[in-house]
Amino acid sequence: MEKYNHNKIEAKWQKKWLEEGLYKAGEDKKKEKFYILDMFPYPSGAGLHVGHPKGYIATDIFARMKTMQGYNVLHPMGWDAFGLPAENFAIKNKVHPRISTDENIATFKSQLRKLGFSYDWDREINTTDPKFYKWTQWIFLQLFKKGLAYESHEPINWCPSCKTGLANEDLEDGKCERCGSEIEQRPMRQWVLKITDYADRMLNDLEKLSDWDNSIKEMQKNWIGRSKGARVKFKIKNLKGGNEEIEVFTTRPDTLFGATYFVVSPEHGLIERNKSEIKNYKEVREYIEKAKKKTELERTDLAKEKTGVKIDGLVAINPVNKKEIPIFIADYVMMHYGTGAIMAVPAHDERDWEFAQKYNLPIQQVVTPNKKEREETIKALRCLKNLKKKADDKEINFWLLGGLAAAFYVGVIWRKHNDLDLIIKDNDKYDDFLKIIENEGYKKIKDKKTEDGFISSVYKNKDGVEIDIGPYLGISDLRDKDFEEDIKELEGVESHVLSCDFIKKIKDKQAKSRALKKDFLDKKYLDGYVFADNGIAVNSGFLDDLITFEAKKEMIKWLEENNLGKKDINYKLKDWVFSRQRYWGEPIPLIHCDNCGVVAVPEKDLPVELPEVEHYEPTGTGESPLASIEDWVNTTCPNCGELAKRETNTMPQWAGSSWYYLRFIDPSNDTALVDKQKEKYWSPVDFYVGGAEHATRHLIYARFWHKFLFDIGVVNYNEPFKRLQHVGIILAEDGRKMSKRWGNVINPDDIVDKYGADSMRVYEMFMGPFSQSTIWNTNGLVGARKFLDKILNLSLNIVTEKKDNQEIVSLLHKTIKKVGEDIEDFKLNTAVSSMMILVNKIAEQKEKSISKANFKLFLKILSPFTPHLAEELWEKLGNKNSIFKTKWPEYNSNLTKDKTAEFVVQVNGKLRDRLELPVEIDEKNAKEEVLKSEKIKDWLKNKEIVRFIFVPGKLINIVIKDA
RNA sequence: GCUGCGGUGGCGGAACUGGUAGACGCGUUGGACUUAAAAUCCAAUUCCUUUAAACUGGAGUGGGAGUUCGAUUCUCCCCCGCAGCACCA
Repeated sequence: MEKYNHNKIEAKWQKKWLEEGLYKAGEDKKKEKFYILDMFPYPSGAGLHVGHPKGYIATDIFARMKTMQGYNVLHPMGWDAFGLPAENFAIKNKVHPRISTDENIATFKSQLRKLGFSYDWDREINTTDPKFYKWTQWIFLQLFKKGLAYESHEPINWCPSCKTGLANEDLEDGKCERCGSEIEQRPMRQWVLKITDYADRMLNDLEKLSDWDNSIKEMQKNWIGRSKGARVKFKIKNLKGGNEEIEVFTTRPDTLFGATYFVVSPEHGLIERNKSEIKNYKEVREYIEKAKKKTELERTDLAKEKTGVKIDGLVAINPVNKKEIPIFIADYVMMHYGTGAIMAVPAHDERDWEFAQKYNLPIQQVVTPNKKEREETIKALRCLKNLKKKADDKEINFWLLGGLAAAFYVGVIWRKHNDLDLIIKDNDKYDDFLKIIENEGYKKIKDKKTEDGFISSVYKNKDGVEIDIGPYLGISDLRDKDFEEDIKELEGVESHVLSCDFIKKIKDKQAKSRALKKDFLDKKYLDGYVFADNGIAVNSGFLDDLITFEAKKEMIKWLEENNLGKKDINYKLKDWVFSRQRYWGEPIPLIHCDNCGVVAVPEKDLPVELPEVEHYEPTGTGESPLASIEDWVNTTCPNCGELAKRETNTMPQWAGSSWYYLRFIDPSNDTALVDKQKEKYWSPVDFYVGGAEHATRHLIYARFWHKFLFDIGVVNYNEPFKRLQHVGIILAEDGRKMSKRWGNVINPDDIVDKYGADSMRVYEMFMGPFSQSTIWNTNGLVGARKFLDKILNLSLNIVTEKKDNQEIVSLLHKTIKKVGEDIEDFKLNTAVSSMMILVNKIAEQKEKSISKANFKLFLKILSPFTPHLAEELWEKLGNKNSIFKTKWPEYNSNLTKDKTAEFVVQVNGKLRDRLELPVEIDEKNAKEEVLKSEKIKDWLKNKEIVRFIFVPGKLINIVIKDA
């Protein structure tokens, strides 16, 4: 028997593919394109471990299948090579980062080559290549010209160990993501990109990205963190009667009447401006100093007791009732969210409440969940009858809007294909309504989740007509930020007052619902404790008796009319701090001129190349090492020609990766970032695969830049990545992340050497669901190898002229179908398993062989997984051309259908027998057959058959009872 | 705390729109081959009951309820794990 010499086979084909240029992407416009992309790696000095290629293997399989299916596939690879590790290595070893980076790239590339990937290496890019970063700088200049890059001196995150400023996205738990040092806040000159201008669009467009992993979309949503609310101006009065105005942001303008004190964060400018008027300035100053020393982590520790100092000598005026309220300085208010100042409403905010308890401040309740008020406002609630046609299905909706004071309960009932002539006048008739439905012959068949996530019940009558009944908006919905839109939908519909108590209904239905327990049944909320949810306004002048949602609207209206505030949206997302005080990054292409201010480097002078330096060490002064290179820094102003200085800050590592995918389309273009026609053909990326750790960094930044490039007409589509799939990491055998630190790294080179690249490819795909993290197990890898051995053995038994067993042929075609579908869905583990089943079945046969024609079909579906082995066996069968130039097989749908099937026979739902029957058998014949079964006869002795359930092609269930 | 995802044999995991739970792989046990071991091949492998063996029966997808002829799948409550965010006003 010939031995499977993977080393020989793999080297042979890798060489051949390269020589033949098999994987060059063409510009054949007649073919449909497919752009499949991996997140390009940072070529670290450690090289790859076995976890890294997982995603690359998967995209390679996908790309190979797409190519065979006739697509023009773009599947490139490159290097995200700017960054701190190379620079730190340079500092330590006095080697230019260029050199170590190039070495690392060479290592990475050879490691990837060994795995047999189908990358088009002619399109390789490297973010540190001046020809590449020329265009990174170019994009920055466009941002600058559009006013989206601005200079700021605000305090920012500063890493004392890396000696550079950092963006919010570069922090992890308040620490530097790279080195783990505690972050300080440090005011310094910096360049900032106005990403917040795009926040709304980035948030809204997430909904269009239907082929993105949900988890990543959620993370981005949270990161952008939009909250709707209002800005409110508070007058600040000092002892001398002097005035100034400070704005606060609040999501609860309806609680303004309950604002009993005012808080500014320690960094707020108010203190210094009124220094002389503050009687206890010394005490205040001490507090500020203390707060400064605290790390971000200490300050945001939730378990910590709140502290603060009252500012003696200043008071704020609550604009709505003109009351004077005390001002505090407290570090539970953060300078970086909202305006750095808040109105404190202790009755309805847990933090304010805690603080008020400690410092004995007045607590004024202005929202109530109480039953009494609730009943009063019930008057305001409407019961709506809405006949709304849904275009698609002729559905008719009945809206029931009733409610609790603090919650609406809306029932939506619709009926398909038939007009339902019921008018619900009052919603205490809800039970009656259900009775009507039941009297009409409807029976509840199941509960289901609506698109909005609520539960509705499906009722069905004898004719198969289905109606859905259920809460459309549940209790929690008043808290929903988008409630407004839902209400709008209901407006303009005939309504009338109702007089029901829905609590009982809901108690019955959702007795244990957490929302109810917390908001309405829990006594503590009824006794004036913190009630942070929505309810009814009380003690609030013109807002009294309004529900929160309406009260907010009214208050905003009032604020705007009196010029005391306005509707506002606040984002958690902050502008992108874009400058780094380090060497190994793209120089920011700006010039500082005494006469003209900040001037852009003319585009014809790009790229501004990184100069050679002797010392890479960061200076720590807020200037990068570039600042000391005089003949580089000193230049002339392109505007006035006078002497001027270059900007010495460099860009963050995320700059190049924010647009690199566009460059693959046209990697060597000197005159444009990307050729318009080519961009139009290839863009957007159809499928993007990479780690979830990039959800709130790279993927946010890239979407921002892409939208900007769309706005200035460089790209034709407003989202960069159509489908996104995240790859689950591979953990070491000890369950930890693979890392030098733990000494548990497995090098793919060793695995490839010992078991072969194909084995590794199959194993990594077989391990488990692609997006899930799994633990590496070398034994499992042996299993994959055995599978390949079996295939090789099988190939030795090929019979040219042979009529294969019908069963095998049918299974083969089922497998072709499944493998194709699974690859498309990225269910690569089950694709592998289905091929294993096929191979096992063939080997189980007496003759252990298969015809040449059918084996060829199998090789084709196998080939994306094990390109080397497949190509070798393909050649052995006498084929001259590469298997990857052949067409992906089509399955014969007649062959995937079985003629007979094993029917499961149940009695009262319990499995009692199995019968081989024709698939197409009808209920009557099936019943006859089943009743012949001895086993079943036994079970039916002395019983009466109540029901006979028949599922075509699958199952028979006999429901019996005692006769 | 909030948001999202998940919980199935000894392990990784499979199961279409509710219809045979445990596919496939690993591990383990027994057997074949061998002087022996490795490799390979064959068989068994959820648990309990029963048995010489088998048949048979019962339980079983984190726990508890519910809907259904039938639930890993749908609904509600609870528990646990993972990930992200977090004094977000």
